[in-house]
Amino acid sequence: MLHFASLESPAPVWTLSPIEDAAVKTLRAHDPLTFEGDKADRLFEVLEGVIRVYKVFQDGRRQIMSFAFPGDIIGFAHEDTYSFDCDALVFSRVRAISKASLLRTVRERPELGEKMLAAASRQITAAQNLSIVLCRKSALERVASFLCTLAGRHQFLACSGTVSLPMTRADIADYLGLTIETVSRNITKLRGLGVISLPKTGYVQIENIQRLQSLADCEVDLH
Amino acid sequence: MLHFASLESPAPVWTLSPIEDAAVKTLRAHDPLTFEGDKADRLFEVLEGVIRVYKVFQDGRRQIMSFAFPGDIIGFAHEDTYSFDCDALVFSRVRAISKASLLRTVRERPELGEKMLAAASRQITAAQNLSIVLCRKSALERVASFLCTLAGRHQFLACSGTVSLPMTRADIADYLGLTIETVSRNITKLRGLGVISLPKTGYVQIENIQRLQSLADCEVDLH
DNA sequence: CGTATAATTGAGATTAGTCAATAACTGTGG
DNA sequence: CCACAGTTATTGACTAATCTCAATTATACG
Repeated sequence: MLHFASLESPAPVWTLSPIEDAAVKTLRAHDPLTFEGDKADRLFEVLEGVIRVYKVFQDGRRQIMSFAFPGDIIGFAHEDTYSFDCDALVFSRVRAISKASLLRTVRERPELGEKMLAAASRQITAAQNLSIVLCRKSALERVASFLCTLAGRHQFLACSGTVSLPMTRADIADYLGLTIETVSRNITKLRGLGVISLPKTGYVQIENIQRLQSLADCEVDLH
Repeated sequence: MLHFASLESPAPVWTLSPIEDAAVKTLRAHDPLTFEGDKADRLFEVLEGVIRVYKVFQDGRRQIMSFAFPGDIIGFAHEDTYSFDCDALVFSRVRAISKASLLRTVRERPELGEKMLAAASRQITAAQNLSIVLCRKSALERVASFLCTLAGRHQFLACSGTVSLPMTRADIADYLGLTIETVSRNITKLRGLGVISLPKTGYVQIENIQRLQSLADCEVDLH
């Protein structure tokens, strides 16, 4: 089964909870979390919902770097200022934790540093996997991989086989490096193959997960 | 100017040198450094040369994740076993450092942990940038970006404007998500535009770096 | 010097993108 | 509850880019 960017981690291996000044922030759908250029003094741990992390270029093109789900950490990839925008796709809760306080805590508890490094490792692997997907896969394989990965995050299985799809076709396209039309055509193709169905908007019913995986995998079997 | 995967870091911000059991390993061209599936108990800091980090799929397709140059660290993205193969393109020296000993040292010197985290951050950014390049750029833009980044690593400037190109067209193709033919055609195109010339095999002469950058950039201006 | 490998170039096929029209869904107000 | 407007999704026809297959040339190495 193929894993996607920050959809990767099945569960948080570390939590920022013991850190005293961690503040939980509540976001409604479409609320921004950070703006590009903001001072990047905090990391965010997603507790609930889905956060969209993206970059908009001068010509209007947009690249979605990741959809961050509960357990994912946002902000590792930033030094002084955020180089990406983040907003919520649905109602979400994130725990904000200042880097300064995190580093203080790491000095006292070195094992937390190891865990952070492990989390960073997983993000590097995830980002590299995304590169592989973008580099080596056809449009159909990319869409199948995306749906496969969503299905793998079982917290998004509303009920057996039904997967919540809180992002628009434009979001999926900008994540997979395709156009809206190509995403739509390939979803239609998967529907025609009987692999998925669309019971209602915002949801996908996985009819044949083995078939979907074989369409997605194309021999890619990362970790 | 655009940055590429592990070509990213201009200089090592941290060094593993103070760690006692760090061993320097010498590799001739084409010598393997690690095999996929090996126990991933070590990181490698490239001291000299170029290391090719790649993954081969069952159907023979290959994705080069990075060309690691002096100052780059290999092995962050691995947990238990290496998920990629590494070998040397030219004569190279790498410092191998066991993760266990690194973690011991981090416990005594927390600031080293911060530096490692910063290095990991840069790698995440680098991997994400590669995704953007693969996702959003045309073949000509990718080739121009690649040459631009090579030129930016000044340790590879043999003399003014001449850049060593130790990798084959197949390597470049497998890094940029293109075919050998497309890479070759676009190198020819850049030559036709007077932007580069090929004085001898294994080297590129940058004739017009501004022009090369403007062909590469296409509004992407990451950090 | 000859052979094997690497690089270039050409012609045609394939894939995804573009532009355009239509359909479906969302939310608002009557 | 329905009609409307605005957004999102689907579908079609055509275009453009890259890939594939093939031939040729250049380079490296024994």
